[in-house]
Amino acid sequence: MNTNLELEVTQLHAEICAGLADPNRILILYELSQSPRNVTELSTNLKMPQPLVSRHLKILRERGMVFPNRKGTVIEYTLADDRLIQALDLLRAVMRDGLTKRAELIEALA
Amino acid sequence: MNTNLELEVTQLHAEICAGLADPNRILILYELSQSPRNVTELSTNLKMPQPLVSRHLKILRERGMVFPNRKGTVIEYTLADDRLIQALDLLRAVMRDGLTKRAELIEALA
DNA sequence: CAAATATATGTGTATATATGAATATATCGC
DNA sequence: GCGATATATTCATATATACACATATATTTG
Repeated sequence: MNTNLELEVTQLHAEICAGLADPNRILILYELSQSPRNVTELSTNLKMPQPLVSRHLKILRERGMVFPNRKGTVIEYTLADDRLIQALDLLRAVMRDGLTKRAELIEALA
Repeated sequence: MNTNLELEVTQLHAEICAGLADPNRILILYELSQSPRNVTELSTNLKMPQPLVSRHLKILRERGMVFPNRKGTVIEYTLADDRLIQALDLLRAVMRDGLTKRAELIEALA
């Protein structure tokens, strides 16, 4: 059962990663890391059509990465876990260093 | 130009995340985090068809997440950056806590 | 209840992704 | 150069993803 369970876990692991694998969702997550926001605020601040924001929020919700909270007229979304931002920051640093290294290689060839 | 450059960066950011967003690639990355491995070793250890391993390695290569090194007959792949594993571990912890919380909620309802 | 506002969903479509099976390419030792 | 082994690619296909546009649902206030 080890193998089968592990595969299941790895599948879930991949689904969380897939939650990060879209530019618009990354923008949403960073925006929420500042403070909770409702859908309209996200749509306005990120200049994204509201239905698109809703759909991405649904994806993040389903993966437990954000959660909704009704505040009167409005639904406020909150980042579920700061470690999501930590992970994004790590990956951004990996990307930056990779690009730097590549640039240095090109430099060295000149 | 700010906006445009930032979008480009976010796009690259998302592509690295997408590199993690597949169970087989997650397995490959964890395997490489133990030590460098050649394609056949990966294929054997992870019980994945060799062409499938090659294809996933290509994806990881293109994103600068692993790099190849010929060692005689064999091509040894190395994890490009340990922070990829750190990020994966963070995300796995997020997942685990999310599942735990959900389980407790279900428990509370019983 | 009706109107107004906030949020979510349906549809169509274009594009990307993952995979098996077969095959191609490359490198080493002779 | 040839045979053997290691790695990569092509093809066909099934499935998932992202998006615009239109529309539906829900909640609050009057």
